[in-house]
Amino acid sequence: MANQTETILTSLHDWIDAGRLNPGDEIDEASLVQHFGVSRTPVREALMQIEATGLVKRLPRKGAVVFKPTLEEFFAILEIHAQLEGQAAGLAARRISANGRAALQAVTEACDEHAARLGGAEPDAYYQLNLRFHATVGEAASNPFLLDLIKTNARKLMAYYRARYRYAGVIAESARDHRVIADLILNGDADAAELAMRRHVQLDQLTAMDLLAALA
Amino acid sequence: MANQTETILTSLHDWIDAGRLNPGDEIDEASLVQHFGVSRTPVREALMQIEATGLVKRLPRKGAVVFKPTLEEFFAILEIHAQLEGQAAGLAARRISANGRAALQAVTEACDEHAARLGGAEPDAYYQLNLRFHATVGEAASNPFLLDLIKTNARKLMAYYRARYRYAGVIAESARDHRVIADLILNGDADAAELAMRRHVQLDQLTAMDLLAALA
DNA sequence: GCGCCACCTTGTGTATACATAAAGCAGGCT
DNA sequence: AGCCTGCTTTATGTATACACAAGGTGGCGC
Repeated sequence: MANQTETILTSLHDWIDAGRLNPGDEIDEASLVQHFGVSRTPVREALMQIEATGLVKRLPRKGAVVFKPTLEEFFAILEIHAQLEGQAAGLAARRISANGRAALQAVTEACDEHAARLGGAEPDAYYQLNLRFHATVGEAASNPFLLDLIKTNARKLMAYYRARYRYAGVIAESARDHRVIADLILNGDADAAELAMRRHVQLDQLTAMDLLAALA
Repeated sequence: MANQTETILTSLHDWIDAGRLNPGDEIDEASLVQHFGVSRTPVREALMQIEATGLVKRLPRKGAVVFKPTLEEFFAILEIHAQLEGQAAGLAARRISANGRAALQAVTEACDEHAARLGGAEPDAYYQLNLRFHATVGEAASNPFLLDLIKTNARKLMAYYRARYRYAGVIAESARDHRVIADLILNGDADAAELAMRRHVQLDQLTAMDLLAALA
């Protein structure tokens, strides 16, 4: 955290991850300047960097807004995201380490447990578990570039995934999926793991439309 | 070219694409300032943006250098790149338009022609054809985000791919691959097209080592 | 003569000031 | 009264100045 630009950048990322910053939200340069007590320069630099990753869009004279995909864009990103997560699962099935196995078991267990004990309650807590599950798989793939790509992509869809867990039965279904995927990875069945993860990430059309409506 | 930052950014991209800027090359802030006749601010902003995409790395007090992957990084990126290009080919097989078909036919033809008439000569010219082939497939996939991701990724490997065409027989092999892939796409065989493209992009280990050695 | 310390130079991050372009508002003209 | 035009305000891009940190070099001391 030597330089302020990075501090601001990671803060913005955190805010997006935490749902404090949602698609369509305006990010005001001036208020960031105030909040961090710095000048415009580092704020601008952070915004440009985050814009370069596609998480933020800067409109001509409207300031920066958190990227809010249109319907087409949403599906386009989802299509890629499913592929990348699928690849990660496939690679994880080949490469997962002993530590990775333990971690995957633990997080899958935690998802099951949440679904069993709390049902559809506390969707935000489950969402955190879900993040951990996907991160664990991503790390097991042993490809830092892939992990990075997945994270960036996930941030573009994050708000929509989060909203999803408010719907009835979704948590139980998610936990079941996770169990299946984890078992395939732990058994080293790369192709099946890839396919299962792809299907898990790729929402059906109805669900996707629900989410877009919820965030409209 | 409203703002200078973008001008500089696209120039840097062009230089990388054209091989004028190669992995490991130092990019001096001061010389860019001189070259474009602007102040440090837009130069810095351009460098930060390009750094955010991973094409440039900024070392503490050494200025910026064009990203030069280690062996591990090289394979990690290649692994992703093959998957993305594969996905693009698969999607193209489903979605290619009439115009896209014509373009794909034309560029595949041009590759064949080059291989038939010039053999292994003029590798740089063939390299341009190769770029056009992959761009045509990428566009046919109708997913602008995927296209963007592929382009960014390709830039990280570009210098190595370019070097590849200096080797004997590689151009002919590449043209043959292109023909096979194009036919699969035009026939709408998505799965086969995806697989063929993935194999086409994913270099065998020996070739990869050759290229890394060539650029060392 | 060799080694250590200090100063200077250079590079990099940050702040601030300035200029330009666009948008909104008001006033005048038709 | 409505529309057009001009002015003002604000935002955004760009330049410049300043401060701090690090590394190199030169001089001085041991």
